[in-house]
Amino acid sequence: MNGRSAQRLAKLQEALASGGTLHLRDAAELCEVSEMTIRRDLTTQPTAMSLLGGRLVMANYPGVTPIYDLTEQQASHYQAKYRLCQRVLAFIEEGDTLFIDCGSTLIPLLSQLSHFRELTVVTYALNVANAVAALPNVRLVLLGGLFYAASQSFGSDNMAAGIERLGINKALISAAGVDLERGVSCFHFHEVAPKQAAIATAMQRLLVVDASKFGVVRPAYFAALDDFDVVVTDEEGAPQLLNGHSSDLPTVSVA
Amino acid sequence: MNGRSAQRLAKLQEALASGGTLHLRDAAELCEVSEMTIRRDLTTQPTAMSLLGGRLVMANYPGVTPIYDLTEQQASHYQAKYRLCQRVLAFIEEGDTLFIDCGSTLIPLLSQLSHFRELTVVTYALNVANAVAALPNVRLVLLGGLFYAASQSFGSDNMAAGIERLGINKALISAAGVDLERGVSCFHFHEVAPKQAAIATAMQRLLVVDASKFGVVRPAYFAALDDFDVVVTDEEGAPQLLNGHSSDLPTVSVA
DNA sequence: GCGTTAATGTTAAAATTATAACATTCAGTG
DNA sequence: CACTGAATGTTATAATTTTAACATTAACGC
Repeated sequence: MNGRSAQRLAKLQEALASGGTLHLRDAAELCEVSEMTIRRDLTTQPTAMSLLGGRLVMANYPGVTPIYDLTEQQASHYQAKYRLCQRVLAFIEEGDTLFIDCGSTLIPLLSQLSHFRELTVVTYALNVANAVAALPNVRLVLLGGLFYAASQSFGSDNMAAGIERLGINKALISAAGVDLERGVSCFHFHEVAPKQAAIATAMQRLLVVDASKFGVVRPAYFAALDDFDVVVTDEEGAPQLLNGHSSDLPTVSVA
Repeated sequence: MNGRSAQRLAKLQEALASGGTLHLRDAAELCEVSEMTIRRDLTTQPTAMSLLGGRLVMANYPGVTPIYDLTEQQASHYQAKYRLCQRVLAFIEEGDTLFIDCGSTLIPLLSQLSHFRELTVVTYALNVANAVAALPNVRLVLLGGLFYAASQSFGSDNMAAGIERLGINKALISAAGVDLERGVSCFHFHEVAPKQAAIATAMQRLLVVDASKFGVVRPAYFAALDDFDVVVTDEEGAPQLLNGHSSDLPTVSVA
């Protein structure tokens, strides 16, 4: 649309390139236009910046990204998620090599890992990698490939091979659907290969799901329930639902 | 002073550990107290979080630093970085598959990539991946492996193989040292393999360095100067310094 | 030049966030 | 149990940010 508008945004972006925030009033002064014009630039043009409480910030910085905002729904579920992860924590031991699946379920676990002396985390998810990269005591192995924004994770045709080369101790797998007959499923097909490879390689397999996933079937099937050693979940009803039907079924651990 | 106050802050900090922002209202709900109490917690207790426009953010994240001074020095410093990347931008064409090196040099370039219709970025750096992941028009391929915090990048013994499988159009390589006789070098040895693989595979090789790197030698040698097709730099003196000595030397492009 | 349109500025109102003051609850003590 | 003081909640008010509407200026074609 407007070249000058883009020029202003470029100038501001340059000012924010190395981090920091710029108050709208300073931004306006810097560009020698009114605050309103800067506001309009931001809404009109596509830009990596966003306005947060009257301050310009680079939206692509992990600490700022509005996309990662915990919405009200997420916040209300947070308690449950947190407790779920506390339960998972009980299974983790010093020195473990953990496979950590994509999704948001296992994110609250990651900051808890700082309490260990030494761990290794293997993942194919960008959000997991970012959280783990900040922990000095945890070695991070990221399995790369083509990025899928929907799940914030990577996919590659030799991912299974990459996983099998690693000595994975415990696989923490999340899922979008768990059904006694139809098995365990997720949304995205590119997640199937890494999940299956981790299940095949790991010494112990933990399925971590909140109870809302029970009885749900999603497009991408990746395992039977009895492929897991333990199911970690958050509701009392779950054990009755899953245990006692067959001796093959995994132990259910309730948060 | 108050144990409960500290507990609440710890809980909130955990929620923010994986990045993102939390609205005051959600924070209050999460802790089951009023918004006012959270506000008071933040002012009473020392904490790494701060309130930015009604949203809780981790204050130690680089993108959030509350105060920013518009001094001439900083402005000119950004200007140099930005101009360097602007110059690089001139070499990029619609549909390119770019290899983007680790380090901070090429970061300002990434947000500019949103102006293209379609691109592919190949990288082995976490900070590059994060910036590119936010761009809907750019396909991202991350080469994974073991994470090295010092360079925010990954290393793996089959990285070279992974790069050679890709059809890389242009390699944008950064360096910590450039010397006519001793060649081009960087700090970390794990960067050598991906850099060399990209140089070997790419159709066009661009070395992107600011002039402060000239005449400097760093521990990890990875290429001769004439392995590059173009050197993009930011100072007038560079062409005289580098060109005209040999017909093998690359074209120098000054921002 | 004139008319038209886009860009920018100005102002007022609405919505949100921050601050302050005062009320209430709660734990502990004599 | 009443008293105390800290912690928290509630409400009102102030400050700030956001939005919307309209005025002004600049740019461009005819």
